[in-house]
Amino acid sequence: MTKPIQKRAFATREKLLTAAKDLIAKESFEALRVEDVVRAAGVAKGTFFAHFKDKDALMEQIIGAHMADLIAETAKAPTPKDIPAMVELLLPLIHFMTSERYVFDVIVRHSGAAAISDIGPIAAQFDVQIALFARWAQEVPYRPDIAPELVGEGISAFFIQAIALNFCALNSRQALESRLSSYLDAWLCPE
Amino acid sequence: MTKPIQKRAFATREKLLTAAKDLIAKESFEALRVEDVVRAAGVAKGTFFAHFKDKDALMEQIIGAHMADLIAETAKAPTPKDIPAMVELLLPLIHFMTSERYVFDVIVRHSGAAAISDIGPIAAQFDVQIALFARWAQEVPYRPDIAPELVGEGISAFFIQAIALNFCALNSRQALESRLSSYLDAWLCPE
DNA sequence: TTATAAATTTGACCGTGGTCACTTTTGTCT
DNA sequence: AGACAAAAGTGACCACGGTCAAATTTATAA
Repeated sequence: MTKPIQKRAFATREKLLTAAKDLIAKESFEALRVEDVVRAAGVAKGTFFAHFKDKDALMEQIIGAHMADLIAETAKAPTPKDIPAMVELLLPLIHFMTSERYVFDVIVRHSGAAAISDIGPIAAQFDVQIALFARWAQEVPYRPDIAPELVGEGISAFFIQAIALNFCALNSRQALESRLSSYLDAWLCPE
Repeated sequence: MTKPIQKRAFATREKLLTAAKDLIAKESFEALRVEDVVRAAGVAKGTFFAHFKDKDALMEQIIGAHMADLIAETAKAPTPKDIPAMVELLLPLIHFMTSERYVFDVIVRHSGAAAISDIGPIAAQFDVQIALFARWAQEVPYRPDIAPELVGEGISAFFIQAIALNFCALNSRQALESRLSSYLDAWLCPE
């Protein structure tokens, strides 16, 4: 091992990420083109794929980082004492995940890790999210009959399902929130 | 309105569908190429896109039809009297949905309808599936405290989540079934 | 300093999904 | 039968993600 990594490579990666984020801010995730990213970053196309396995990998990084910010912010708040408060706390995350159909698709596609040793940024955030939900469930406590981890996974499943159904028919944001509330009520407060 | 539709068009569509199904049977969903389909069907490329909005629309037709078969078969069986029986009944569907990562992605992407007036074949099958689950829930009955429709939606959400998590880490089929059992047990038999 | 090998970058090239102006076929009306 | 208009089909063309052998840069060792 003579030269394991060069700072030049790190700088190039940063240029690519910054260029991509700028373009996304100006347009959208869906509209992002690899050719535009490399032009803005001032590198050749091949360089992009030396740093990211494919376009999806870049998206995973950027979207995962955004989710991390939102979840960290959510985790700062005190534990919600009822379901409406919980739904309200989740609104920023819901807003981002529903901002573009494309974004939701990327998130769902990467919601599970490809391998134990290689948990991607989005899958990692799902773990964090589930742990947070589990903590909430433990403090209130909802569902003392089952493990907190399981409660968290259930919240996550209903969270995804509510958003997925929202992208379908002509459901407004309000419908999403009320649907999620129904799910959580049935999941967390049976009987 | 002089000539609203021609049987020639219907025949062409059938040729395309048959060619696609043959190629999928020989290779896989993922490996299907539009160019191969049109070559096998003996039509021009443009014809394909006159019949299907895009490649995804063809996949939706074929996968949706397959799901319809499986669900119809599942619906014939008597209502499962406990959760292990329910999981066992779902095995054919699970098997298909996990046969290829690509197939699962297409299904999830189309699990909700784009608009009320245009419910696609996959979204339609989700409706059927949820109704079936609701019927099961009503007959046993699980969760008398909430609407059968809601019980069905919950089963569906956990069904998807169990499969999604299965594609991740190094989980075997057994892990999927036991995970699904845990979910359903917690959802259907609280306390 | 110079030789050397690994790390990094390059850009011409390819595969494949999708478009569209044009041609051919079909069915109806007189 | 012939004229006509809409439906169906065609294939050259484009957009864009991704590849790879070759060129360039970097860091270490002699």
